[in-house]
Amino acid sequence: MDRKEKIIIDQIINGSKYFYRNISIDNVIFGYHERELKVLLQRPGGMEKWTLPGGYILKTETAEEASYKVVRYRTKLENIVLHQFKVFCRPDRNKDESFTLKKLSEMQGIELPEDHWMFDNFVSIGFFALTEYSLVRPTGDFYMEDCSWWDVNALPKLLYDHAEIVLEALKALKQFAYFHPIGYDLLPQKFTLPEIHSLYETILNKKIDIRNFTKKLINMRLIQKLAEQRNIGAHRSPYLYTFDKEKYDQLIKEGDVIVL
Amino acid sequence: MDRKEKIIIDQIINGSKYFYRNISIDNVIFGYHERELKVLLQRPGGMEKWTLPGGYILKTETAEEASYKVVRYRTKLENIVLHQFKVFCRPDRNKDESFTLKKLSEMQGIELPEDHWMFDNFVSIGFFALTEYSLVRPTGDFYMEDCSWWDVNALPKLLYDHAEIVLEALKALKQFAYFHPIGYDLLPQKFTLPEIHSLYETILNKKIDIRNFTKKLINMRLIQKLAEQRNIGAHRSPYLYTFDKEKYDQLIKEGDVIVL
DNA sequence: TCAATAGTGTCTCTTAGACAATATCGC
DNA sequence: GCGATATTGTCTAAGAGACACTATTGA
Repeated sequence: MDRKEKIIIDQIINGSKYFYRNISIDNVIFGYHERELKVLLQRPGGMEKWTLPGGYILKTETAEEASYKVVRYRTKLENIVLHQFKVFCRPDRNKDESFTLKKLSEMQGIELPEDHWMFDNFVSIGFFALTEYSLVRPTGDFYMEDCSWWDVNALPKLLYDHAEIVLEALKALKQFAYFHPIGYDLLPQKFTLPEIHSLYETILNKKIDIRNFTKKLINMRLIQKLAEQRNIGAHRSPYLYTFDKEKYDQLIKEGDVIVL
Repeated sequence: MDRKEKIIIDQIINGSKYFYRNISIDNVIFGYHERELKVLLQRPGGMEKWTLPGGYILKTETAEEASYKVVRYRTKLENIVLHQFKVFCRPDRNKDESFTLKKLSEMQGIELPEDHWMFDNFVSIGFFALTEYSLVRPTGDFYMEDCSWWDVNALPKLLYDHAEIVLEALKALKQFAYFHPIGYDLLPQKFTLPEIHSLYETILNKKIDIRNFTKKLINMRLIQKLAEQRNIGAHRSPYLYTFDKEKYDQLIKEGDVIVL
């Protein structure tokens, strides 16, 4: 048993000393790839259902810090934009016959008391994060057998109410995208007009006229044309663009409306 | 000691059996009166600082239900619109030398254990509610000596981080008001154009041209002119208007933009 | 008669949104 | 050559926003 495993076992047994009782966090980590919005999911070894990367809050940290740690661990990214979007609090929201005290005991090979803290009901704080798909290499670890991206339109079976949490995160993201620029975190630093256009079409889930859309972004100085063209390309080389970060941050701060 | 008192004493002593540990709710109840945005605050007998009406969540209810109960009790209103707007979770966010275990013991005249559950740190879920000022008669009870409206721009000393919670609620309300109609819950059923105009000026905290503003509301069929005029009036009798509730609900649902 | 408030219309300018044909490249 | 994709401009209609004077009433 290595050090990492020891820490996890200790947390399972003694977690209620370190963490707030009955409070968890769940992170919906979004990525965008090939016209599909993706969510990062994980599956603990021995379990059938997938889960959102989540965790508990140490009594010495804020909810944001707790969320940040989890997202950083799973994505290996450093600069992460997090948004608290909703609290999930329903009696029995995390009763699930596929994950029980007995199951956990078996999985970890340890005896756990009947009233183990992990099987209380939890109030979970939902965060969503926007990440650049290509920078994330999802990998499992000894505890999480699998960790991978899933198309939001074709999710596997999820534990507890995690499917609902993803749905609510999608709603919150859509709402957010209507009024704030979002591409900076989801796209590579250099991108083409068709790329950012289809990103918005995907998230807002509707057709947008590409001429009007790109005209608007350029007119408002949110994005800038670069001299470069994409060297590799199946067809005509498209021009590359970047965000004007100053303008971008200003819009984020002022909460101006971007697209309808 | 009457029944109500008994219940409260029981909850103070045994609350951790009924409630989620370390989780509370705080409600920012807004009202509007004479061009001022008001917040309903309460002050427990024997305490100097004021607090937001809040409470704890029974393990058998949702956070919304818990919030609803508190707001209903304090306002005596039945149809309340609640919005979860933010979670407050910072170590020591509710340490306050003006409210300690010793103080509570004195106030209630009972012995409380050192590790009493109410003096753990709490993660608080913030809700805001919109209510019609004139329908609310704030009254204290045996536990809350005072309960009254306060202008958001002139708040008394508040316990814990409640001042911050009010500020965040104001931000959330402002954000909300930009994109959704709000007057239905805050204004009397019949109101004048200057009234709804100044409501928006107050909440958005900026000057709005009344001609353009009312033209817009009427054009979009959000409000309708009534035949009546206000009978009592310091000056010329203004016409009364009401919301077209159908249109109003439609806008709420679709999340369309109302005012910039 | 004076002060306070209610009420009302026009013009301009910006921009959302509709709309389609051409050029380039890989195969 | 053909298929796929990138790129580009004009027009219209709607609406945001600027702007000020008159009528009425109570004191």
